Amino acid sequence: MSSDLLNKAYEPHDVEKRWYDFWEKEKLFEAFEKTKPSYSIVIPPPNVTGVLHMGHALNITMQDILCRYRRLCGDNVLWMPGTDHAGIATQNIVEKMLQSKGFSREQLGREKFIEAVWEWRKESGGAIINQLKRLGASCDWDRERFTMDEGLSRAVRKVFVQLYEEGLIYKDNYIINWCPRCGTAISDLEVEHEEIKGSLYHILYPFQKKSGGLVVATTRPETMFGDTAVAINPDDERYTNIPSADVILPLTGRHIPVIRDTYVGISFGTGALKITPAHDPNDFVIGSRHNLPSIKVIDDNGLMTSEAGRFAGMDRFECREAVIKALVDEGFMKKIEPYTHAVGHCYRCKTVVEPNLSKQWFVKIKPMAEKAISAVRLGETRIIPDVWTKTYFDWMENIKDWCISRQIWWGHQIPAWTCDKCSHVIVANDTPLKCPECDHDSLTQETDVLDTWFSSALWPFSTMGWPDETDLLHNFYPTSVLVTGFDILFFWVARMMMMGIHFRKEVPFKDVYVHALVRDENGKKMSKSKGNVIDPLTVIEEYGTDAFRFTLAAFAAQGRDIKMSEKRVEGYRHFINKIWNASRFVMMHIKDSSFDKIEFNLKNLSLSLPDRWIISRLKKVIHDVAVSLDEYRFNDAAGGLYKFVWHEFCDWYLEAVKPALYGKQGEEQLTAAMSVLWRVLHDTLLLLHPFIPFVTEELWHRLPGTSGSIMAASFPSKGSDDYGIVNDSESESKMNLITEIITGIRNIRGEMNIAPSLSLSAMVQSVEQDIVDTVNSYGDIIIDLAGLKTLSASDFVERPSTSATSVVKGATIFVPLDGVVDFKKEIGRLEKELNKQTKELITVVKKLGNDDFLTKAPPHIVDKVREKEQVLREKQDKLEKNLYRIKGIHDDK
RNA sequence: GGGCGGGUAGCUCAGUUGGGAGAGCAUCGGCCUUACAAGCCGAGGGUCACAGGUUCAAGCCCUGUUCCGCCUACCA
Repeated sequence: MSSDLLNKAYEPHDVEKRWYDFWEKEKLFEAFEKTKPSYSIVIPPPNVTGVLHMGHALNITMQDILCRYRRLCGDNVLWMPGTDHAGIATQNIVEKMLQSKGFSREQLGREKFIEAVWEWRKESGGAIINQLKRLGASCDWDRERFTMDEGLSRAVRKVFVQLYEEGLIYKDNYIINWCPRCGTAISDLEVEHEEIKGSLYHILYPFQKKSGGLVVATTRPETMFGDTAVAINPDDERYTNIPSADVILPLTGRHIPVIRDTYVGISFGTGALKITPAHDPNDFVIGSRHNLPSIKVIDDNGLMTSEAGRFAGMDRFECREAVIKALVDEGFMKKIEPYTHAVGHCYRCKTVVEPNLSKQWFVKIKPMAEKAISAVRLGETRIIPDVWTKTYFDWMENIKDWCISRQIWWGHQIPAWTCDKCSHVIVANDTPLKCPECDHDSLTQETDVLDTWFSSALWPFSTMGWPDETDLLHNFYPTSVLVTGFDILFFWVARMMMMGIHFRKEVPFKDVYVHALVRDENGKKMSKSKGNVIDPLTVIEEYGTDAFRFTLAAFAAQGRDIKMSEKRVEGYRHFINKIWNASRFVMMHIKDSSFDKIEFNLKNLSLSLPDRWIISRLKKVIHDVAVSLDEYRFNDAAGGLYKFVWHEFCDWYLEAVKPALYGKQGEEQLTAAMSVLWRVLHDTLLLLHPFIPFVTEELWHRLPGTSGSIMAASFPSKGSDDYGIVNDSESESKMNLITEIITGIRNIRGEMNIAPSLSLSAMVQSVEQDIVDTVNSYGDIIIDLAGLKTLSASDFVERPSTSATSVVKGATIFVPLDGVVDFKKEIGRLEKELNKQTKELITVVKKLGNDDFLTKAPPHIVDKVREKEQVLREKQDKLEKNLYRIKGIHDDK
């Protein structure tokens, strides 16, 4: 394509829009149903109500990196996108909308309300999908699914029916977590515990027949109207002689029995526990053990029921205050002590959850959990990083039945019907017409809907067409990896494991990669209330998607949270710009017109040292990136690329190759330089593409000799000797020598404040013939990059009377500085250097003086240390000599 | 209460079988050298939280202490 002169700085906005449209139009994200090898990922479906936040950005970026990488590797990639219907959240939004128009959902009626929700979904439910596209997400959008769409709803019904028939779903009266604001039951997982500084109230429950009584301790005095017993531990010696008669419930006069149960802690509080089976999970268990009645004193709106007598109708928290006052007034309150305890809150609306006795649907989860545990134990699914495996086991092993019914309207209505005549319950895929028991034709469907997580638990196979046996399913299930944050490990991952194994007889994913949370720059969780949220779209606007993505990848070290700040993104925008300019430079020298000079097989060229060095480094970075991505080490891959592009390719190779490119070394070297430049840039763009798709696509199209999208190209081969790309340790060590010498001379320049414009001379002295030869052969590079006018190298150098010195391994560099040298500064320089060397030398000598080290350490380590000692001694010797010499001259003057 | 992770340069963090303490940013000094000032060259800076132990050798392994963060939990 065109290699018109590029702009001096990279401008992301047009580029991003243009290429994303191009990719979609060319259907480059599409997965094919019957080709192999296949690689698949299902997206963690964002809530349809959601707006893009940092968590999504990280999650999507990682998946996109993997998918783009796999496509380049030649895999048939399916990245399945979609959204989640988010029952409670969506219903809340639409209800609020209706409220602003002045009516409630009850006024509208269920059917009309559902229509309104679908309407909302059509209008504004897809916002997040477009935001994912801004990130560059290469999902197969034609396959986008929604947990409430027809196919997935069919899957939900089938699963419900089958589990019911297998006895794994049941309906029962049980104490559940009730959110009075949302008006629905929620599962244990949806309750967030928060430490609250409250009080522990000691209340006297008088004996019925004699003076005194039992003092109970409670944090929730308002529940006392539901008390149906007081429990004490049978082993509690304080209570061995209490009367066997009842105690009197204060404020009501009701009599309740005293029971004995080992559950009660002797040392806690007063050792006497009030039992409220309808409003406390533990009390519920104790209550059923002792056949106690349950009395509901708080209704579904959080208001006191008529059982609370004169407190009926009060809000539960107002009631608490009123009850406290009454108990104090009437002398029953014996003590109030400050007490900090954990209180459950609804994870959606933060309302204090009310444990409430209620008839609900549950999944009997233990049998499924056991299989999900063993699948991980057997390695059928790997959890990465491994630390999460333990968390997974802990939770799975202590799992309790899952309350799946929700008293809301938006969601999958439970496919259960009750006969109006005989009360027979029918659970079926299709709406039954009459009762199979009594033939009655009036049936009422269960009004509850299912927990949203119930449908997302089926996501890996329901999105692929199940219950139909589709090609898609056969080709892409189980998926290759699930990429997700640990916050939904239990909500979602664990449940997908159970459902996948149960209904597909196969785990839903081979790997689970659990990534970190994105926090603000102070390590705090981003939240609207704290006001520390960074909006990804704002970041993208300002710095470009590529810079943002690269930042996320570079900071995504396993097992550690990411602290995000715009400052960091800015740093990586510079990197994107660096790539842009390096490419600009390459394309200044390789134009469409000169492209026929490029030789693809580098073996056919006469390569210079920097040529051989950079392709050896390229080989290494290709290997490293591939290995890192295979192991989900995104930060290593990004870091390795950063270092290679900036500090090897740009800092050294591009500078070293300039003379050849300017034709100063003849036609042969020009061809070699062009060919190597082209190869390195070509391969580097491919390596970078998964991380920064937009800029690489743009540059790819501008690079002569490419055709089509970079997405359709091939990842540089990891095999040996491709295009003559080989590991070349000899060139690497020679190049290291050259760069060390250059750095040495630059150091003299910098520390002595010698203007860059002043050309210097340098002499390299070494007794090693290799070194002398290398310096003589590649002196041009040193001359160029160190700003020299002359350079010589030999085994013996007549030391110039006034010169600065630099010592590298095996050689000494003299830079004559007649009239320029500042003796004091030079002495300071040398002393500083000598100091550093001596410190190192001391530790090494100490080691070698230790017999235990010599006899017990492995020989290759000992050799290494011996070699090091030699190098250090030699350097030290040279430095000392030069210091001595320059001090002499200085003293003469 | 139980569990997990972390404490390494001023800041943010790498450090993969124990064997020379690193990067980016920030700081300081010098440069508009024709790819890039969103740049180039150079420099300074760390008792690897603390105390023990294992080892020839510990940032890394073991024990304890301490601080921070998170998850989890049916002692009201």
